Amino acid sequence: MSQRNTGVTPQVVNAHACPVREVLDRVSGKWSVQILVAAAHGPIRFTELERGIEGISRRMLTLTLRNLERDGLVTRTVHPTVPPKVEYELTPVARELHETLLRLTGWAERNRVYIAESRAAYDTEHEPELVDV
Amino acid sequence: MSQRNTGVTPQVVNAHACPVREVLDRVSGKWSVQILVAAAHGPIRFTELERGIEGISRRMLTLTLRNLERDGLVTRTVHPTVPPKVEYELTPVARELHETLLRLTGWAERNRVYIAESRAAYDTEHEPELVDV
DNA sequence: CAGAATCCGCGTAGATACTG
DNA sequence: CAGTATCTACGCGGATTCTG
Repeated sequence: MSQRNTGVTPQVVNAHACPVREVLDRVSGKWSVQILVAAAHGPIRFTELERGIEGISRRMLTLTLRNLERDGLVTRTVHPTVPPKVEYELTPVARELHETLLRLTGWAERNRVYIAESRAAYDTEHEPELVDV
Repeated sequence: MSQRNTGVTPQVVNAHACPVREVLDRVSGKWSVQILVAAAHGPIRFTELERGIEGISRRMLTLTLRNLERDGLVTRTVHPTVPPKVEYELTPVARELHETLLRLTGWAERNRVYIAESRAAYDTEHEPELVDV
């Protein structure tokens, strides 16, 4: 394959069967969701996203935006000015998804403590292997 | 750290700030969601999951189940019989999440065609670099 | 400002073999 | 049946450098 790693996700292979996988493939990736959330308030510029997301690299922002654009979840509008100005905006389809993402976030916040405690408990029970070596 | 790659996800580092990241970290991983969905109908055995999920390796099933158990999303019940019988079941917290996951799935099914077409269109426009080399 | 290109480490996941 | 152990790879993602 001529695939010289363009950064556009391949993983096309087994995306056939399960719709669940498709969503997750679309929404997964370390930054997709945060971008979708950040862009939900309206058109947003590249640099605004970069500074708003905290921890994202320029490269990853670009790549993730490309993939979201490719999937029809964001639009990319270039304003031919000097200096250049590029705005990203959610498509209607992505906006539907955004509502669902808010539910996910809500769930996370409600159960964040529970999960943390579960983890702590599990780790306590399951690492007596560190006795001494 | 003594972390000898037990398979239990580390990535604890930047899970502090954003609740969004936390959820996704919890639910991401190639198989988590499918397992949660598969186990939603009630207690389910290891092998049933293995055959129901299609494409998952025994190793990944084990690791993912461990992590879900660690986060308090599934319970693991061992029946001391011969041959052994182990059943996994969603916790109440995971069941709440399951409802949200159904919304995600719904979104995926409604927009699957749209996304596929968007991809196709994007790929058509953006790979004229394969002209001849 | 908004990227593209390159280099590279690390973790996630697959394949395979062994066990209580 | 329900795992564990080991070895390996490939793709994600970070850091850095260069451009229109």
